Amino acid sequence: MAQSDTVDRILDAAEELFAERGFSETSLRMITSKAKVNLAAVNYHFGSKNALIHAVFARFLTPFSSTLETAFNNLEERCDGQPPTLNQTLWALTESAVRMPQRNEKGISIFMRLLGLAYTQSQGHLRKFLEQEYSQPFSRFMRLLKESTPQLSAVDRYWRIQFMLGATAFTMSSSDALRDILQNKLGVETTVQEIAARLVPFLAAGMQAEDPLLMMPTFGKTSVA
Amino acid sequence: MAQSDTVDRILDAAEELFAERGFSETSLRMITSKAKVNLAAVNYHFGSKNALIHAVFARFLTPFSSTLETAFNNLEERCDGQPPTLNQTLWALTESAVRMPQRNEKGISIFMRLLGLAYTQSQGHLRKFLEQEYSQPFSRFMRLLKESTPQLSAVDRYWRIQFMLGATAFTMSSSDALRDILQNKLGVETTVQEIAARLVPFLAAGMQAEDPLLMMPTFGKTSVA
DNA sequence: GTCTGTTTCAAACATACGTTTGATAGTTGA
DNA sequence: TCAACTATCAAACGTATGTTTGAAACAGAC
Repeated sequence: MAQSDTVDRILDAAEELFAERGFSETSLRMITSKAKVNLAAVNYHFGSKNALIHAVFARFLTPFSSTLETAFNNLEERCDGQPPTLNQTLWALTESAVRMPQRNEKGISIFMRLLGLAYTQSQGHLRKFLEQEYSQPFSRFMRLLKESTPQLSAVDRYWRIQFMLGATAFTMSSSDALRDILQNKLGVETTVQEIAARLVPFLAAGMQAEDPLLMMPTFGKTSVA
Repeated sequence: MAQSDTVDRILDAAEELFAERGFSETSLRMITSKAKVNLAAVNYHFGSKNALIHAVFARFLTPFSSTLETAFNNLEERCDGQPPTLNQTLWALTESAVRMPQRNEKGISIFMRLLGLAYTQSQGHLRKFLEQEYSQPFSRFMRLLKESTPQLSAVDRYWRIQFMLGATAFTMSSSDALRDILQNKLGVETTVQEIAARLVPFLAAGMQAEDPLLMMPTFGKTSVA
């Protein structure tokens, strides 16, 4: 056949293995044997392992960033010139992620875990790739966040955004494990949608906390300006 | 000399390289050449690379967990039978981390980044090692958190603790990079102490947010019980 | 000084990795 | 039917990894 499914089989296998083991810890031989294709197929179709990593991200990040764009458009339209509230901004992002068409039932957790890995694993080439390919929706989200939290100083906002990213990336990146633990400990089933529903108010409350430096106890030497 | 400093030189180099590159991405040859010792020294003194990773963690986790123990003792003494507040519990942990005696100026960020990596990189042996060596202070912190947030259901508390861990581990694991960015963008200097001072109120506010499931918009199909 | 145990060192080992090769099969368009 | 192109495959390549070896250097005790 003209357009073989080898490419997709490789992407599926790579996506899953990367998500559960990380990039350096996943070899091309694991990927190709899981995908039931020849070892050389990766280099033939993608060129290199790094290019395969990029392709895995591009496959879900490209549709996601356009979904996100329309979500942000809708939000700004609904707000009619007014800045959106923090909750609205966060929900726009969350719903876009949760609503993404998924290839299988594990789709959303893999998606999240890969995003978390992208931040965490210090793969220079990946960060560069993501920055130059997807900087636009990212900046737009940042701008919306800024409008949603006019009471924060730039420095406060900066750090709190990092805290939000951390809570999100970490939780989602290990959501499978965390769900299993909860299932065993308390016998509770949890969906990714539910995790998101718990995460957003947590983040919103954190973003809107009182002035951070007021409630700090004095350290040995207080180095706060 | 009877007790050579080779062991410490290896630990110093390994700690720094692990922190900035991750475990799989750091080879024994990088470590030994940075430490200026022979390649075989690692296997001679530690037995294996994994054992070296464990030793790196043990070197700062063991004193830290005893610092933590006294901090928790003090806290419970001060509270005199009453459960501590959430802010007190979080500060007890934070101050212990910040006050740890450090080998050098980079000590605290390396410490934090390694903790973040321990969570993030799915090194099975590491997780097992940490669980069986340091489960006690961890459980104690969890118990204090539980007493500090009696208003939360077990499930809510579970997820919010994960969110806290994520925000902390992620921020700390990339604190150097984040500080640099802030320095370049806004010309602001930041200490680790200051990051902690911003993080704690963020976490406390998130933990004490309103009932999460109330403010969720309806998804396509609402899967929340 | 010699013996004993410990530590260092250069070299090699076996294995795993990403990548390349060259032959073979399959498909397409004239 | 034949040529041109594309895709697959087994095999090999070069390199890097963690680990082991056996000899050399060093230490302290007698």
